Amino acid sequence: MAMEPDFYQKVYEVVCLIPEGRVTSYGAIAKYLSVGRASRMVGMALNNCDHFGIPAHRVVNRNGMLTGKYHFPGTNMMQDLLETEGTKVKDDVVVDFKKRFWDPSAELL
DNA sequence: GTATTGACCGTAG
DNA sequence: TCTACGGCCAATA
Repeated sequence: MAMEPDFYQKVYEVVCLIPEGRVTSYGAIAKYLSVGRASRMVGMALNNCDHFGIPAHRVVNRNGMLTGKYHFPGTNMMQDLLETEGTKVKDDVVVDFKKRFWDPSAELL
């Protein structure tokens, strides 16, 4: 097959392991998956997360900005979900992203 | 099989 | 400090 289901599976697994009230970046996940700079693929994988029921709202870019919120069903659904879990979001950006940042390569390792 | 895009990241100016 | 450009890997056209 041309695609790598294993890569997707890992992304889903890591994202699913993200604790509530915590967020991570695509690059962190990509790095954890040893893909390095393939952070774009992480987003692509999460694009199919709907079928897997993966909490992709906990995944943001390095800037802590909810870049993928436009891909969610609602307009502010991602933000609402994050706030519900305790992650405060302001202007489409995670508040105290530096503190809320959850690095799988560090926490999970 | 080639070209362009993508929920990004890092470095340079 | 802010803006601009390139790179990386994979999927889609």
